[in-house]
Amino acid sequence: MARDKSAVKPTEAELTLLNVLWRMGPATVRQIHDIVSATQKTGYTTVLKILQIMHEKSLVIRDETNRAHVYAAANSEMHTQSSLIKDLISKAFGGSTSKLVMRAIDESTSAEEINDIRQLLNSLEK
Amino acid sequence: MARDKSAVKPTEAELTLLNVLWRMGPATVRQIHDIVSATQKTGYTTVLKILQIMHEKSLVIRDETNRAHVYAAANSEMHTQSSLIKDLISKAFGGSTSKLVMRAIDESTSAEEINDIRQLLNSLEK
DNA sequence: GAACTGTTACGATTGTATTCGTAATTCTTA
DNA sequence: TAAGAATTACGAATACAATCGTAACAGTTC
Repeated sequence: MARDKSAVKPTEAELTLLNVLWRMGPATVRQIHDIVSATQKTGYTTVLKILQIMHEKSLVIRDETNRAHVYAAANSEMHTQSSLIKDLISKAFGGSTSKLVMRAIDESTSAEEINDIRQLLNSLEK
Repeated sequence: MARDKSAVKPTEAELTLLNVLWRMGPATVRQIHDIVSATQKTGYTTVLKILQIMHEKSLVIRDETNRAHVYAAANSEMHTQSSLIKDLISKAFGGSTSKLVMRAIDESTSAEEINDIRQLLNSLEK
């Protein structure tokens, strides 16, 4: 049975490229490589290959109209984040969201972030 | 450079075994296999091998006093959860804990869990 | 249109994760 | 102590992730 689209979990390298696409919007391999290689040393064809694999997995879509194909994330950042976090909750937190949240918040969490979370809870009250 | 102990991220199969160890406490391969194989079909030597690899990685410690070695998690569940969640926050949430929490809480989160989280925030107030 | 540039396609290599069969070892017991 | 049972050790096979070199192709320019 083919794996369901929502069950496709991006690998680490794939997530790096998705982050670039979410930030920049649709982009060519060269544009993506320029961004990524500023941080990590990685070859152009490596980025290309990973994008091709992601295309096979339907993690990205691509526009082949022009010679330099234009890639874009197939799913929104929000959707992917939800999927990753649900996966972690089920595999490491016994399915408990509150346990995850409790573990996520620690001494290094800024007051500002805690305030953001509090406001989220308040908005859920209704 | 050898990888720092805290940087060792358990794989999926390893996390499955760690969950058993955290729940049962120190256990032999047979005991662990009995639990795991109740849920997923997996061979005895597969469990053994993974435990041996985890031992090399220092994810578990083992007592070789008796013939049947007794394995135990090297790190607490809490420590490992923190490490996994920090990893996810940095790789998929741009380092923002509040973004992760916001994404973690959704319509499927029970009122009880939301209450737990609220109490945690209140206790942080001090 | 020939040379040049930039791009995609392809395949090979390396490393890690996972699985499990078989051999070697240790303990028990008849 | 010999046979059997249970365990560990070892190594092989498979799969996937990641990397990159080279070939093939497309478009540009002289």
